[in-house]
Amino acid sequence: MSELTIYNTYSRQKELFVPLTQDHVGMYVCGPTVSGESHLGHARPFITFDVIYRYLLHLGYKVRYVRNITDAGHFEEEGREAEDKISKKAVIEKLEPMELVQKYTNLFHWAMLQFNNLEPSIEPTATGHIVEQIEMIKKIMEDGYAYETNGSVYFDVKKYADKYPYGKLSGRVLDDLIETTRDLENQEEKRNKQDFALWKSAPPEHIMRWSSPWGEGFPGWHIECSAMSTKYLGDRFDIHGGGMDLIFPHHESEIAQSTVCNHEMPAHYWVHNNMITINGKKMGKSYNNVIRLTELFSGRNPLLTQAYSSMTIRFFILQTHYRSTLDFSNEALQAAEKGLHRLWCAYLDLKNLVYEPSKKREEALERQFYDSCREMDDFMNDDFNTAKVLANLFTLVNPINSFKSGDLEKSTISQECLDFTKTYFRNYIEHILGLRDENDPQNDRLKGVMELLMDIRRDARGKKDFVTSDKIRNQLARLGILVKDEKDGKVSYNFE
RNA sequence: GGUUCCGUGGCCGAGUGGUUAGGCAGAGCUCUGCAAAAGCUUCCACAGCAGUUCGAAUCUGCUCGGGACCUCCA
Repeated sequence: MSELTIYNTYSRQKELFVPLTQDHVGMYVCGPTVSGESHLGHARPFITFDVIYRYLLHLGYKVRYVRNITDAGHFEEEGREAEDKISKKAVIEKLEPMELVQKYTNLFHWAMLQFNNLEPSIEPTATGHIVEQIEMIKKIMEDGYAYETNGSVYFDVKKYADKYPYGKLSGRVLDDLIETTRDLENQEEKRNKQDFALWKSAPPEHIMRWSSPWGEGFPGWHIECSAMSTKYLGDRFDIHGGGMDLIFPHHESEIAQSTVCNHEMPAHYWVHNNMITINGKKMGKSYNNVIRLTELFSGRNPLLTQAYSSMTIRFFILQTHYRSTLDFSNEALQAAEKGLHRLWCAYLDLKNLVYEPSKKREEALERQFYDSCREMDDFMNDDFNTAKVLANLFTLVNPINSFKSGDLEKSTISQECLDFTKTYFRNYIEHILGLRDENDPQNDRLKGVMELLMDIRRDARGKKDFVTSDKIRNQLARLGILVKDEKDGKVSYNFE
């Protein structure tokens, strides 16, 4: 069997995955900024890294998965004042900053549950680690790579670049950066344009503020991730993940901070997911084309022709390799919805297939089952190619359906092969890809009622009482429940 | 402007030298009380041009088009 290889943004190639500590993996993923509602674009990294987390667990690793909550608010440069994003909105909505943070944190957790994402091992908050961030800044200053101006502290990029390969992750050349860096306010506080803030002095109107050796202020753009990853995963850990748009400046800065502080490159493998686009453009606030997750689930957004379930979105995202852009459209989502439904029905049917012994055996078919299953391991090992995994699952949907309908005799594959396939489907569909049944009636009473209705329809059809049987089917259809007459005379149903 | 990635059939998307990706949609057939579902068969492709090669969607060059980052951003 193949071994796991991961594309490392730092080296720009796929590398064999070798954990720093045998059998253990440390993974840090940049989490949400809880100053607003998550949108479809935000869903991608968390689903991508959930699958990576699940796969590492499947391989038997003990994984510590750290995903932060950014609740301190990275400031934006708007107009003349640098403002704390969270505080600014808090004023508009007349809420306490922490009330806002709590609200959106809860909403984020709710969305993660909808997507069936496993909880990270540790979910640290930026505001809970101000002390660690200040300590880190002090260390960087002691080493001479940061300086204070007017109560703010800046990282000296130029000095760092003299000794370390600044820009390697993002493929940037320092001299180019100086030329292309946009003119920002307060530049005069910096020695060089490309320097970035470790600590910012808080103006009087700033609500979120903490005491520091440099006066009252708040942490800079990138220091929280360096401080928290160091604290929970150590100076050096295996995987650092996030969206591609974080490569520069966020991750580049993180590398610089951690390298000075810990004398080590923080992460071994830098993994970045690509963007979700809409009409070819990245989904983002500045483009005014965001679809919030709550809107996606409810269908209430002008861009949507219908609501989409969380599993449809998860499936949609996994049908594409994580490093490719994924273009949103209603057509594509609807295709995903139907595809997932077909896959899930076949999966349920597979679970219920019972081996029937006979002499007949089709070697080629049996080999197809074994090969298609085993190939999925190779696909996942090849930089988590979930698109190919799904393709293979689908190639087995046809024969599974044929077994069920009787077009193919079940005995054409062996008991062993059938069990093998069942195990692989369960592992991949539920444990690794993290899909789950959305149609299962939540309570037993409803289940009982549905079975009764199905019984009545079956009996009515048996008596050729089509008035009754049609009534059941038509009425249920209006409620969004699809009734199917199976080949074997049974009647089944699906919640749409 | 700098850096970088991409351009695959009606739509979404795998795929890096020779082999069916896959999903959705379309067409025909089978099954069915009628449906639905399912199965079988089938149509549609590699932006353009030139080159390398026995052979290219896959490598090289050019042209055209688009995206991302350079600023908070998943």
